[in-house]
Amino acid sequence: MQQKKEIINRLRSSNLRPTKQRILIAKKLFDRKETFHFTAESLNKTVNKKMQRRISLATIYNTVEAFKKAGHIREILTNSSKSYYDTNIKSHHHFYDPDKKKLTDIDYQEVVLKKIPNPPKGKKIKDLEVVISLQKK
Amino acid sequence: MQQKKEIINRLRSSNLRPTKQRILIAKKLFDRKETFHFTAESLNKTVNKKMQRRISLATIYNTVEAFKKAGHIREILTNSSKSYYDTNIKSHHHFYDPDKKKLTDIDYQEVVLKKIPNPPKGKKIKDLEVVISLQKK
DNA sequence: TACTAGTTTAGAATAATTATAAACTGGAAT
DNA sequence: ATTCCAGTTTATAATTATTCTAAACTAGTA
Repeated sequence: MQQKKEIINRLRSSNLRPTKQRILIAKKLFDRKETFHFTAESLNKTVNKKMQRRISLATIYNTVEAFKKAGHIREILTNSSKSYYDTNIKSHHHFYDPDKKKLTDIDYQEVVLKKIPNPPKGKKIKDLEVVISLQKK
Repeated sequence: MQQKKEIINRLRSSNLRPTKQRILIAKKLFDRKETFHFTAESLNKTVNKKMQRRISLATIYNTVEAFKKAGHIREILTNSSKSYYDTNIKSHHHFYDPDKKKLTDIDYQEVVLKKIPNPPKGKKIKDLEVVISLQKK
């Protein structure tokens, strides 16, 4: 179990004031073994399940955006209408099942690239993501 | 220049009645040398520029969906809030510039994969897409 | 020429997200 | 401790992208 102090430090170190709401959301997101895929909507449900005082949806959005900017989570490429996020910020890849709208991590070493193109002038590569879309056999 | 007949045949062969609107949209999309990236909104602008009779936005959406289902266009993975489409239906990859919200094709042979994972049971791979996100150097 | 299923259309409805502005709070200064 | 205020949260309104609805239209067959 991640200590509250660790979470507070993580927040402080990225210039995020450690409010009750942020600490609670950070716990839900980061205090787990497996990496976690979520949308604003699903996080809202998770966080507000059996809670006395609820965190507003606006705060969920604000916090997700703040955590994304700070690099604690990353947004995943899909062609769903919702934004999907991942607590695994290391470069890795996904299966996407459009039927179930489910993402699954692909272990980094499961994809090996032999050749990638040079970025256009004045630009560098920020991220490289492989998405393998699935369908029924 | 692609002949009107060709376009009509293409529509018919995918069970799409060749209406005035679909023919006009198909011309805009397919009667060009380079492949074309667009959103519903941008296509709407393109199609309705200096037109006497305009095509409604609903028809743009309907037609894009119909063309996508028929496999004449494909949807591109991004994390933009809009859906991006590509007239290049061959498997290929993209640079994405989040600043300009611009996609650029990457030639298929510019990306070489050495190893990809097996799909989960009961599923097969529908599509594999590499997106390289860019940032300023 | 008439008919009908498929299509188009304007506008309403919905879904996801962002903006607004008033109330609240963490933490520095007193 | 108390005051203070910038940063944060909140409910709600606004916006954006997309889908739905149902009436009017049309391609193509009879």
